[in-house]
Amino acid sequence: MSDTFTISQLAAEFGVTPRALRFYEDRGLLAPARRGQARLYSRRDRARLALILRGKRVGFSLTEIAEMLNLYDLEDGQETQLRTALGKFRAQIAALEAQRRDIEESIAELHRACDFIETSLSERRERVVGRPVIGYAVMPTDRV
Amino acid sequence: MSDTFTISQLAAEFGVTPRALRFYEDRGLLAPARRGQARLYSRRDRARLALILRGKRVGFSLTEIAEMLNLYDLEDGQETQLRTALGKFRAQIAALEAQRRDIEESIAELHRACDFIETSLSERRERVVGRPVIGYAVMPTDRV
DNA sequence: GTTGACCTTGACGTAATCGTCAACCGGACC
DNA sequence: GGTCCGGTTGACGATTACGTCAAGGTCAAC
Repeated sequence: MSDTFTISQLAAEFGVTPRALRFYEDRGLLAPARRGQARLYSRRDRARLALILRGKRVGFSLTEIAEMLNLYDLEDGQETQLRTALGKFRAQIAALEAQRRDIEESIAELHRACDFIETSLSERRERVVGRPVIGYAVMPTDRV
Repeated sequence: MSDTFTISQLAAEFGVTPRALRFYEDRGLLAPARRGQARLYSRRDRARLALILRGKRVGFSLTEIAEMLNLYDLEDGQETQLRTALGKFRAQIAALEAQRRDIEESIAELHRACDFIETSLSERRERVVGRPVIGYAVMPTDRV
């Protein structure tokens, strides 16, 4: 496991294309060193990329991710900068927790749907046929 | 609380624009009744919209949401259809659980960052100044 | 010394998800 | 009858996140 990576090594490792990495660089999310013209990614760049991709997976835009990474990069910020960063991070945490609730509700709903299907499959095996199966029985019509 | 809604009532209630609702209809996600030309949304449409928006919030594309809603709409499907739906729902559950893990890791990381900032703010108040604050101390360089 | 693999920049294309604007209609109210 | 409010369709524009060429540089291998 080496200490530097070429663009396609890194791309392959994370399942993205070299084009994507260049794009992230264009947007200020990465800034790999160069050997001549070629990009040379460090472990640090690699860790950054991991953060970027996870950020994407949880639904942040590249712009938002760039902001957060810039906050991470504060080496020796002013107190106000630090406080700003703190506020933003806490806001992100709150947003993520809200999103987690959404996800948990979706999971619960899908579980209900699965139960419903399983029940109707077993009922069907008992020759009880010919009535509605899913419909909106699993869909809340009032609770929003 | 009435039983039917106009397009802008519903849009306002859910914080989207009428344009979006028409768009969802265009993509087959909604199919409100008409009074003349005007759309007339039922409670059922409203519940569907809630599902659509939550689906969006958790990162599904409109196409994916349409598929899932169509699965929900199976009234009296064939056994194979039911089994297919079951498989897809279970896959979605797995995907959502993976996403929840991502979110939890992001939350944990943001918490670490917050702790770090808080510590360096208090250290700063103790007149210990002039050294790096965040940097990549909070960023994993090896664990991916 | 040329082939081939890998890299570069730059320009243009594309899919998803709407926003915006134009032009129009129908009903309520003055 | 005019006007305003809210609704309609349709077309075009904007943004994000890349994909897809095109045209070429570099470097080891044969």
